[in-house]
Amino acid sequence: MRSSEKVRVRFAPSPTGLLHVGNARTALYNWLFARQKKGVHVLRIEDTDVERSEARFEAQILEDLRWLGIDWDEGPDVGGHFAPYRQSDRMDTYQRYAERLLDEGKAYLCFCSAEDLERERQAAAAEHRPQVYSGQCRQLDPAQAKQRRASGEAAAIRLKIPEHPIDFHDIVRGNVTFDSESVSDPIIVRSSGIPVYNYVVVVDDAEMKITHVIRGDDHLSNTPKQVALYEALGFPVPEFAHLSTILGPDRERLSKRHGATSISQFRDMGILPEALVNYLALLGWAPTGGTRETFTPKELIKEFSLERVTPSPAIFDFDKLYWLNRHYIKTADPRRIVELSLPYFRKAGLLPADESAEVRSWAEKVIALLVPYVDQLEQLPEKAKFLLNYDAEAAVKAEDNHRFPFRARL
RNA sequence: GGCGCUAUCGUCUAGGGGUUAGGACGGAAGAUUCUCAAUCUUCAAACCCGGGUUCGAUUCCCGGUAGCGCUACCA
Repeated sequence: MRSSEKVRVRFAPSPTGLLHVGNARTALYNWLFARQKKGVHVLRIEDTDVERSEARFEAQILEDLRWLGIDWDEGPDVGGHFAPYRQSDRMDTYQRYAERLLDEGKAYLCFCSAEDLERERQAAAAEHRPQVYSGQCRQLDPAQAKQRRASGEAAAIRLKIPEHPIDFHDIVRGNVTFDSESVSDPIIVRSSGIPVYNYVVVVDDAEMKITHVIRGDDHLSNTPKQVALYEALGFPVPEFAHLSTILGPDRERLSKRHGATSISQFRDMGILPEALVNYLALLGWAPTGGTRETFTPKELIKEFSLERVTPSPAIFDFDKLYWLNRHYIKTADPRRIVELSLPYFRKAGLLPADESAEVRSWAEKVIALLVPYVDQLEQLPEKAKFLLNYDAEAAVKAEDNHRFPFRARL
């Protein structure tokens, strides 16, 4: 239906922490799709959570994306036609649309207190009904409601969810339908005047003319609310593609306790970006035939397709990532590997303070020798110790090591 | 509790109404005139359960079960 339009996708991280591999995969799929379709990749910062958002996280996320080789055509640092690209800078836009919805009768003021709502929820739970808002304040006369708000009464703004079922198309999962009874009238602007995520994301995606919303499947259940919002706002509904969750070995959402989860951690371990990109691409997507394992970014751009993305959740397999990393370490330009490895040697105190040309060339030889035996660059110094601390006399004296003294201690 | 999503070797997956159900990681065994985590070869390893449709279901449909997600004036 909108196939003639130029593809516009966005990656929208919230700067509340480091870039997680799951989000990195979402960014990668967005980027691959945009580049393949010769579309536009937008980076937008979702910093409506004022408490937890930090500028240093935003900077780190940008750096990590660049390290992975993912770039963007519009974003907070490069600007673009739809600037600004930070939600905290777009508040007046959200306000404007909310008032319009109110004036058009598509949204209403809600004066219910937190206690009222809690009571409703408990009653619903007791009767095994969906826990949705009763819609009490829908009945209020809009003019009177506005007056109450003007006189200082705290009011949130809620969207009216239509009475009919809401369905939408998802490229990964097909058609998804929700009964309107199970979808609550969502609050779009808090009584404090600060808009809610599910609302601003729609305003931004619509204003920025996003054609394909590619994101984690934790947003799937929120999508009917968003579809209703697009319709109320009079914007076309985009295509959706909800990516499955990345799990740890215990089938729980992948988190710190499973080991490394952030992109910078993998970089610090000595994982090559091309290995991580290759691994992440294969986690939830497979090429036709499904037998090929290694892809350069260029090849991924050519081969990737959202239609072939698997809907089922995937467990993150560190071993396979390490295997791919070893593959790329071995095939990379040796000079680059040396460059990337030297810091680990310095950190381990294995290099003299004055790195003479001689020391360097020796280090290069050591690294070249050991590279096939590690799957993270970080492991190199440990492997090198037996060589660098080699004691020729002791080796000669050792009876069991008389033939191949150093290899025996590998 | 309600709603939604998901279900092929241990893991990532290919495949698809009739197949020896393919590949990869990991595992095991062997080779590489010693060790060996590199390399090569070989092997083991899977269609969640129950109905239905069909001449025939792992594949299509329904139900169950399990896992995950959403159910906030979080994102």
